[in-house]
Amino acid sequence: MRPSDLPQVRALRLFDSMEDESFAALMQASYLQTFPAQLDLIHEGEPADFLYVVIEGCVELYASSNGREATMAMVHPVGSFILAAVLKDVAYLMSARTCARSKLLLIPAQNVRDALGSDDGFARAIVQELAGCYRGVVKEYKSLKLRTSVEQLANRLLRYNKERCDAHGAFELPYDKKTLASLLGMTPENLSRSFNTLKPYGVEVNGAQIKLTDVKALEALAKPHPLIDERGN
Amino acid sequence: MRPSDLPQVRALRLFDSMEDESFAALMQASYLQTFPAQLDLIHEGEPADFLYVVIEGCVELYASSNGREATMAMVHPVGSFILAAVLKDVAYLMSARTCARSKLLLIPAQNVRDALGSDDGFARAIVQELAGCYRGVVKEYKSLKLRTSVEQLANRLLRYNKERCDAHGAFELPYDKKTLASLLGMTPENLSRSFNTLKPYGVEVNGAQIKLTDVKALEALAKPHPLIDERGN
DNA sequence: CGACGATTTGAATAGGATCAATGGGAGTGG
DNA sequence: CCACTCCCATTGATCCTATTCAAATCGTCG
Repeated sequence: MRPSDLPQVRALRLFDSMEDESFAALMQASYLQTFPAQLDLIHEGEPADFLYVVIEGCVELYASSNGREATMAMVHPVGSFILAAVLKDVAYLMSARTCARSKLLLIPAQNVRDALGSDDGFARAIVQELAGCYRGVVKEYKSLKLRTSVEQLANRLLRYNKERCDAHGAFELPYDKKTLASLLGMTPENLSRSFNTLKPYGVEVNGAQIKLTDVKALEALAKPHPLIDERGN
Repeated sequence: MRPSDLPQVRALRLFDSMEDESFAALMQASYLQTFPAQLDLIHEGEPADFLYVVIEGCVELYASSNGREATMAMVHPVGSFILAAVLKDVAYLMSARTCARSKLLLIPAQNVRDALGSDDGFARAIVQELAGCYRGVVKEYKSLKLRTSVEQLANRLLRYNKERCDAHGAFELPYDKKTLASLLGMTPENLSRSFNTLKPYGVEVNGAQIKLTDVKALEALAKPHPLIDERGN
């Protein structure tokens, strides 16, 4: 990787408490590479050769079984994926593809494990990252088990509205509706119908542009819960 | 806790690579305690005061939202729960209750975090445990998203059959059917119907006693997948 | 302009949930 | 030892949600 890329990587939470020496060793073995959209990166069942870090762009994690496919998560900058498989030196549980042109950092798995053993600051950061990933999945799992499709969509819209709301009080869906549907555990047709169901609650849809004109009403329906919907912690 | 309990705790994977000194410090602050069945241990949203380790018995992790409740996981000896919340020093995402008389080890959260920083062997064990928990949830999440109720039940029965099959080629359900239903993401009524659906595939049910008389046929229906159904790794 | 993919809409179906009622032990008290 | 009770499990009937299949529409890109 190019020396000019180092500072931005160094600043990532995963690496900022690392010792200079071990960071240098890790980076010397790594690749910072830009991939086009819709490129398959890894496939479930393969041995975990690299730890991936999304620097720019977006990566979709998905899983398949028996002819069906489901989106498991979307990874944005700055997030890692398949950390657990790398640490345990076992096969990936999920597949990954880029959903946009993306700059990714690929760190050889063995080097990650070496650094984990030799650098306490890195070990602590790994633990925090892993614990964060774990809690993220638990939240998704809770949401899927405890909510109907419409409730899931409503809560997701409220979340995006908080995170992305622009000057006009509107926001743009971060993924196409097909992907969003899969992420929420429903079919595209059903997502479309769910949007219609939410129209009386002040959800205005124009393509990917969404405007919430009655957040109170939508919240009354969605009943957002901090232990499911709040990111971080 | 009693000195006589120490060896069995020391033998747990989570502690066996720990230094004597830090293990002693951790245990000196901990409690090994037996709880009756059906006792509420923790509730989601509470701050993470203790790390729990199940030594004997069984603990149900569940979550609630908006009047609904769902079983998230069952923890058996020797497994920990709510490790991530302890490490991040944030609120529990799940509630826990004993489902049988259970012997639990309670380790104060602050001591766990201290030991994590001061004992490399413990840090490595924590990382492995956490990574294992993470992959466990991902598998459950995959199963829920990719399979119908009947398929989930079929795969679960195949798993129990491998793990618990006795001399007569039968096994006993590890939990009552109500709990099993919630764990599989369905209602008790639906579980009952799913068992009926599986009768033509050689699933004989007598109360909690299950006998699989045609594993091939059941596997053909269930299509078990190592990246979902195999425990460990 | 034409083609393709994404989205929406409609109709029919299937899968699961809910409500209600019945059977079946396990435990309790007589 | 036997009734009684309670809770779990099963069954039936109905309702609701979501999936599937089909077709129309929209928008974008050559």
